[in-house]
Amino acid sequence: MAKKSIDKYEAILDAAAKIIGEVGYHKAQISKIAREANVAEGTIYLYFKNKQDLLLSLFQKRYGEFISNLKFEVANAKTPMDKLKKLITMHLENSERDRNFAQVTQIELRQADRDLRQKLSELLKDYFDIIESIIEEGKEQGIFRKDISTKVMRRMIFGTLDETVSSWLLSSRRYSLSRLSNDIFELFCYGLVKPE
Amino acid sequence: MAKKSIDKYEAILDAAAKIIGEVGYHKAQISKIAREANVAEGTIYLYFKNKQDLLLSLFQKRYGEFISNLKFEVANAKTPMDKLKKLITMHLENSERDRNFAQVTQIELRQADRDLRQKLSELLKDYFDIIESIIEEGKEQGIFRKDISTKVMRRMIFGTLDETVSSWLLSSRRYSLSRLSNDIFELFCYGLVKPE
Amino acid sequence: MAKKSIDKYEAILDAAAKIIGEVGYHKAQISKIAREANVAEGTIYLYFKNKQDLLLSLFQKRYGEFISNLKFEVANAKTPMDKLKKLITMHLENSERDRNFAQVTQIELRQADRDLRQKLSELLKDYFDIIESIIEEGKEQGIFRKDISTKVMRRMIFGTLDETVSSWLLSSRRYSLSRLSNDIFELFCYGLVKPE
Amino acid sequence: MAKKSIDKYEAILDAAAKIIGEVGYHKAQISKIAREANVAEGTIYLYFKNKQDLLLSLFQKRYGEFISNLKFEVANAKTPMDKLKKLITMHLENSERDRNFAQVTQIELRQADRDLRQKLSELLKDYFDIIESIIEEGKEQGIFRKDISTKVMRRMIFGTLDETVSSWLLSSRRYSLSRLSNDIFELFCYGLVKPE
DNA sequence: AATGAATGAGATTTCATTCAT
DNA sequence: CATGAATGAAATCTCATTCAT
Repeated sequence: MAKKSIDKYEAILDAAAKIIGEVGYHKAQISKIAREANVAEGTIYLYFKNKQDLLLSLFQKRYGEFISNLKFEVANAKTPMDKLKKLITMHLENSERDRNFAQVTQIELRQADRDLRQKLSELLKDYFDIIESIIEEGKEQGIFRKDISTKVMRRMIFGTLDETVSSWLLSSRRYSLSRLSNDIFELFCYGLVKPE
Repeated sequence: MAKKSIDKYEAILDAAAKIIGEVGYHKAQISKIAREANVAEGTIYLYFKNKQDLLLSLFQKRYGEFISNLKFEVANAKTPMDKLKKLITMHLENSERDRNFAQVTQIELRQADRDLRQKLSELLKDYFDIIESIIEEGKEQGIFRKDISTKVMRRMIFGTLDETVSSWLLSSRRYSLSRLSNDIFELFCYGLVKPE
Repeated sequence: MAKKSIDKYEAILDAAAKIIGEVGYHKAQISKIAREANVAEGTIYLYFKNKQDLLLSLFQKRYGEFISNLKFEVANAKTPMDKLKKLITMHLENSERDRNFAQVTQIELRQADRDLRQKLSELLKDYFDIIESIIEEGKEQGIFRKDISTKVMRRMIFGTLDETVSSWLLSSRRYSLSRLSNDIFELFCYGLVKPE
Repeated sequence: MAKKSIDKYEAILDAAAKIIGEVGYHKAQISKIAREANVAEGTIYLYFKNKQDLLLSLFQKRYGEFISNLKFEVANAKTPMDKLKKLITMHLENSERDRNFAQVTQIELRQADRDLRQKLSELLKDYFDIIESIIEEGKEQGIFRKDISTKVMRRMIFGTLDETVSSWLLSSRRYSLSRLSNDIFELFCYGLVKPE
């Protein structure tokens, strides 16, 4: 086999997600990741520049896939309301399906050093863009209120989803995450106050 | 804590908040905190069991003060709406006033190891209780909708505030945080959808 | 003891000289030097910035002492011929007395990376200056020939002494080094050719 | 060596000389040498036992050629003085012509481990023999003085040439090396002292 | 013969924590 | 109570060498 095996690349990424999910980024030793991936330590450095690059690649790949699925589904939804609904559902379902991904995304990413966090937040920007474009579309169509800035709204949406997933992770996932979609959607659209 | 110089205890906590706020928990060396506090490294271990205990104490103290202020103000507010408004304002104002506090609370806490994070989330529980009791009161008084669980609502409120402060910190605090209170309050109460 | 012990500093330097003398710079592990000095590995980093700094300090100290002795003795010698004689003698005697020093100076220093070697050759410059000033003085007094450049002469003197010590070290020091002073002096002064 | 492609063998040696000349023995990675030689890393181990063997072979080949040329020229020169002159000239000219050779010979060889250096100095022995036989011949013919041992004389000759080349290399070769031959010859024959 | 992906021992350096003074 | 020098475990990354293809 002349080319570096794509299997090994995947194996290392999977192993990293697992170990980081279990013990956190800082405690995730390269040696453990290597063992988990059935690979020698040095091999990891054939595929990734260093530990940080491994984390970055992990996030990039997993988040990248999610974002592109999300884009597709959102584009296919008709109304801004449908799009928002879809986004909430996908965020929660994806987190529920891949626990390691959620763990890394929600919690461990924040362990990174200042500069890594900077790079990571650039990746998040794609997600933010999708959320904001839904909001803008809603505003244009006269469905969403225009008196509140799009950024504030986006932070509510992302912050709520993020916190919801974090809680679920810390609770050891004793309840169904995706079943919350409807309520959260309702809350986003109409707020806490009971309509008369 | 009762014996020993209370000044030193305070000095160390202040130094820790400063250093951690600057470089993050993992990069905050005990030696730097000691130098900042004008204390020998060993002295820190007379007041705190270890580095983790120092962070925990820091959080406990700062968050404790905040929580007790919050309780007081919330108790004094008349309606659930007023209480919610007060909570939002205080959360944002407090974060804006004490940058180190916000930094530690929002971002650095997540760097902690699994068990530390567990302990910290227990401290957060007090905050959650306040939020939830406001919601319950609102529900009882027929102001807030009852068809959505209190926990889901609480996660929206906390998650949104958390994300809002995080964004502000990462943006290098180039805008006024507390000025967002009204919009966030509006959003919480009435949601995204434009009333006709 | 409040101040870092000067004893430890010395002990580490001695240990480094010994270990480097035995196995060479690259194979001289910090851990071995630490064991030899009866010190923990970390302690070495309290006294020296890194391994390279340790070597540099070692050379600086030992060579510095030698140079200052040499300067003193050379200043006290009357004629350029006496000065040259003294220099030869001291070079050989010093190497003979402190085998580790010689080993490090003659052989191991050259192992250094490009930049370290640069720094080291700056230190050697002091030695070169002494040699060249003796030559210049001899030329001025009409004792040494003026038709050959001082640098060429200096290189002969240093190169010969250096090679002589290197040979002696590689021969496992089976003969007396300092006893060669006279012959070398003769050779420097009058050359290979038999006077008629 | 007889079998296998002699081209590859040469290519590897050339590449090794180039890389070692550039970055030194310790920093010369096998992977870089392989790339420079347009060969796979593993291939190097078909031709050489290990890295050390590669260096040894390199030296052997280059020095061997030089030595055999030297022998030829020295045999053709008439007097011991002519022979000495020739040797000086060839040493300097060869170093000047092949910078990599000089670099490896003068400086990088010293980076080798103890046992490698031992082997290398055995190779040098051939060179030493030539020098010493010139000296002996001179002594027999009554041209060179007999009161100084041949070894001491040889060390002066080799040491001076060695140091001269080293200086030139470290000076980034800003002057002509071979033009120094005459002065050095003069110095060897008649010494520093001005004849009256 | 040739390849180059894979290996894994090994070395430096950091830093929370201890303990003799 | 206070100090800060000393400790040493731990973790990343490198690179000569091997070996399956």
